[in-house]
Amino acid sequence: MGEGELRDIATRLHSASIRLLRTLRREDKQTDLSAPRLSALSVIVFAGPLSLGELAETEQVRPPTMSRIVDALVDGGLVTREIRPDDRRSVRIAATEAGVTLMEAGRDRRVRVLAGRLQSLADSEIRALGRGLELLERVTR
Amino acid sequence: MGEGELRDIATRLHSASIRLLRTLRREDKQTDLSAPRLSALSVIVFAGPLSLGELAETEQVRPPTMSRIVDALVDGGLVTREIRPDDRRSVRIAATEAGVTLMEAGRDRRVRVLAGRLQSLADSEIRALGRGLELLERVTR
DNA sequence: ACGAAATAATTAGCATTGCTAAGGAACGGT
DNA sequence: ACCGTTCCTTAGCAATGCTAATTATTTCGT
Repeated sequence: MGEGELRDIATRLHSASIRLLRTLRREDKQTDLSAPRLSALSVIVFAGPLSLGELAETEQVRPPTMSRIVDALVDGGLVTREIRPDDRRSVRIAATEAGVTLMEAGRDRRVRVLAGRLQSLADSEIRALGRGLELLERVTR
Repeated sequence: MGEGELRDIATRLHSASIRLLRTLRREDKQTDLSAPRLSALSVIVFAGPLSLGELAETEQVRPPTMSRIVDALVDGGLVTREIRPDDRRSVRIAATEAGVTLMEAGRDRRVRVLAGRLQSLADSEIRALGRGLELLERVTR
């Protein structure tokens, strides 16, 4: 496989992903959560419970920034923050039922829109996309 | 094709894209531009020249927000802003050479990292990924 | 056991980014 | 010439990003 072909695939995959998420992000306006809060909540629901440091690292922001975002999520009843008994410096952040529901509703809106787009593909094309997706999943995890 | 399979593909494609861009975004720290500025610059380079309203719409922010981001890019010499002669209410935003260079360097860093990941795939897998990508491109544009 | 160093989170203070409301300038139709 | 609309900017506020400093706790070395 030539060096250039790999770069070509990488470039196109990069911009297709940007376009895809840009499109789906429009659905988030129906949630009345800001983008940073929604993104943090989504990590807490999927990867949580976790510490503040882990959450900040995942979201690629500094701990003080995340600390205030968590404040807001706790205020909104979407998340709980507890001191860990085994290490009282650390904090355990977990989603509440309301948090899970809100986040899943948001993700479902996005997924529904995407699934709608995919309907224009033929069955064989869906299968081909599925095979490509398995490879993408292998590469991104 | 079953309803559920489409949803499954959509869900997985959604999260794979998020994971992918989250990973690649780490490379942006080497640029000393903030995320909103880098993203706006990238639109100006790729889709420009364009008006402020078009840019705000693309970036899904309000015009006042984008107006200030453009201020900063103009200050940094990455972008020019000119009144359109044919419609003097409107503004034509274009990248300077320095803007193009900066943005391409950033994108190349991201693409290089992604291409590196793809190297773990066999040639036949790269081709399968390429076929899936063509379908994704059709769906996202 | 004890003090020093390290670690986790928060608080304080600032720049940037997001918004809405309001204003100025230019265009378009009548 | 005027009125309404459109495009952008300015003003002012809340949220988000940062670094520096503080507090609380744990860990390490002696």
